[in-house]
Amino acid sequence: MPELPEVETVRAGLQELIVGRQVKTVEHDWPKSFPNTQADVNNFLIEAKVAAVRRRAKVLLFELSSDYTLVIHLKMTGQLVFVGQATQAPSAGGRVRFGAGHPSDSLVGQLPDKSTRVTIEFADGSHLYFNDQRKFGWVKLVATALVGDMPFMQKVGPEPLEDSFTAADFIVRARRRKNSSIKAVILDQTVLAGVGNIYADESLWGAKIHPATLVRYVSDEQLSLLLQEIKSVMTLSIEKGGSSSRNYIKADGSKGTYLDFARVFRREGQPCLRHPDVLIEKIRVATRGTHFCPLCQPDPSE
DNA sequence: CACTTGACCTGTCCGC
DNA sequence: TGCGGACAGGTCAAGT
Repeated sequence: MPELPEVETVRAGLQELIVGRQVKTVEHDWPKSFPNTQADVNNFLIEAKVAAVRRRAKVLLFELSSDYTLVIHLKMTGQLVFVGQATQAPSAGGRVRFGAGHPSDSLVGQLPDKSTRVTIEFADGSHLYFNDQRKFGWVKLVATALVGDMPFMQKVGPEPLEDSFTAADFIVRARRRKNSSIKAVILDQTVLAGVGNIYADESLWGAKIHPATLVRYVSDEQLSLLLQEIKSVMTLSIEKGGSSSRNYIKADGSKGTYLDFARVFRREGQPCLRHPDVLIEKIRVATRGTHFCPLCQPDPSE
């Protein structure tokens, strides 16, 4: 899915677009994408207003005036796209259609489409579409007071961009995994929140660590550097609006540009940015496609 | 426990 | 052109 920077980009966009809007109707066609009963929808979603749009790890939280929260996980191919009028109507008047004139206009213009799982219509006539080609993602209506009791929320690790999450904390948490590759460790959401396949590869290149290195052979100094890389790569990606390569798009339907700045991800066969005469390779680590430079990230087993 | 594998789904790409 | 298999940004359940 979208990883932390993509989810944060969607959160920031929706914060501007849907806070204060009142839900009028909800349609959903795939029960696993929205498992609540119609009674729950009628009692706690219809006519509720969006009070805030928050994020924890890769999960979005729409806090509602009903004291319920829409908890949303985009997984691999989920999108949330708003189509409608901006909250602050332009003084010049006229309808603002997000995505209009943008390269993604054709996509936004066709919604809903066959990947649309949930459609929320607001009282002002605007719409929020939850699209999900692979149907792994979900939207759940949960009492706000009980969101923290959800199993994922109970076990997920610290937010990497919080200053309170220190290298010392990271080292302790990472070393709970004795016999895993460093890539598997940083993909483990209970160690820290938000790292997925793109930013795992990007940060390991930044820290010059081979992804298959067992964590017990990674020094404290290297782990400390790796956390710095995770933070800097994610911060840069949020500035760029995330990584759009297949399905991910921002809340207004436009694309993020981080992949234009990626150092290794999907760059196999292209030169390493540190060693123009060495080509990035792609292997499989922790069951995931993995990109690295064989010179600056040497395999410790060789 | 810690770790690995399969499952959940659809679509696309690549080789025969 | 068709078909089969591998693969795609994530997580959970079940297995060893």
